[in-house]
Amino acid sequence: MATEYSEHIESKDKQPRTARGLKTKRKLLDAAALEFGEKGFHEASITGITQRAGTALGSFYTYFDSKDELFSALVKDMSARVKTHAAGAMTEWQDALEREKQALEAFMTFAREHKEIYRIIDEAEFVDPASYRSHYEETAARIYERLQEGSSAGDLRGGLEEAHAWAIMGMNVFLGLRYGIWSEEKSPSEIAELANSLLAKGIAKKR
Amino acid sequence: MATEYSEHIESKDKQPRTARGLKTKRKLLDAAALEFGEKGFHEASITGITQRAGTALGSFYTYFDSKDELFSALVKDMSARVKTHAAGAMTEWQDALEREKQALEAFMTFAREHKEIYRIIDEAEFVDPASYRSHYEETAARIYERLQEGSSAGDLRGGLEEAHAWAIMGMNVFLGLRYGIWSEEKSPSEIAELANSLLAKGIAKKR
DNA sequence: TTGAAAGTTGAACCATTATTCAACTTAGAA
DNA sequence: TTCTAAGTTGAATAATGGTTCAACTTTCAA
Repeated sequence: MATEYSEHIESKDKQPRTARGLKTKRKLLDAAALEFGEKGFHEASITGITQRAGTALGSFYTYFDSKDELFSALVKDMSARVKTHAAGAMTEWQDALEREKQALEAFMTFAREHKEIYRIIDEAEFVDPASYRSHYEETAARIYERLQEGSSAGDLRGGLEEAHAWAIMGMNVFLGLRYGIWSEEKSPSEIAELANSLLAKGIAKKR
Repeated sequence: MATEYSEHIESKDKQPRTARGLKTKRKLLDAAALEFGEKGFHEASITGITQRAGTALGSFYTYFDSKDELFSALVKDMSARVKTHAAGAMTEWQDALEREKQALEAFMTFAREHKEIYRIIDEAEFVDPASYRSHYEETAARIYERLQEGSSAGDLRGGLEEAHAWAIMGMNVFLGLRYGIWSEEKSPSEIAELANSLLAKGIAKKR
């Protein structure tokens, strides 16, 4: 779970100015992702984070203003990484349905490798509601765009709305939780395949 | 949002023994649902609950062992009520698809009337993980049963698995959040209709 | 009517933990 | 090498809020 943290995680005037400082901040960030992921926001403690990071308690405040600020930064970072990871995976697709399948498979793989995303993003509903909402609204918007492209390209039927995007997102999130986090009894590609056939042709019996 | 709290909410030896006691406990329970729904578990305070209920701080502990125990009871109660409400709504259906449509519509209506369910059940992921998991596992199991019945009856295609139930549940939960809690720009029946057509025939273009 | 059980009250207790800070150490430019 | 800025340290601070409890009031069965 090595990590690249992007710029939005930096707070105004707390940037490290030396190599040593940079290294310490990185350690704190990685430790925080683990601590929050394992215990959740409230159970997690700054002490726990600094212990994991192997630094003194006070060092935390050299780089972050507060526990909330750090959590918030982590949420935005997670959200961005999910997005990036999925985008990177949707290459080489024949049609819009194939693309959705790749998106789900990539998401599930990512979730398995970063089991902390669910706890962190889910808990944002309570700790940083604005980020929580943005995360899902933006994700739905991206799916909706793909649906529209799919309709134009003639792969998908017309009349698809924003709500269809939300339905697909919900499917993906719950499948990720059940078969990515809670158990790995089925592979991402199996689940993606199965969800994709539901998406393509539904579950009604042909008559 | 008047409420009937079921038995599992009672703790061992803290049952009220008089009419007055019963009334006080009821006030506390209703106040707690509001307080937790509005603020979430950690922001909610016993003081806040007793103030809403119009009782003294100490009275809380006449009926509950702890904040956690109360929350846990509330989660189980919410879960049971969602289940009951949905079950009550699935009458008069022609086929399995129609039944799923009614289930979603009922769920969305219920969510609008009890906007606290999302906050309470979602936060159970952190406060009472076992109940959180049970809630979704049991819900999925009920959906899966209906799918199997639908297959047997010839309404639905074969080969439907537990994962299909999870996909449907995810759809429902996210549609409920977006169009039940966050905004009411579309009616439950519109959303249910739209989701149902996705479920029935998918979104691929016929060729 | 009466007394014991049930219920009410809110101040006090206490544990937890985020945050501060002043003394100390290290890095690295000059 | 030297000196200042950057970084480190962890004990002390402070605020919060869950929980306890002993005094008080109400209920209701006998």
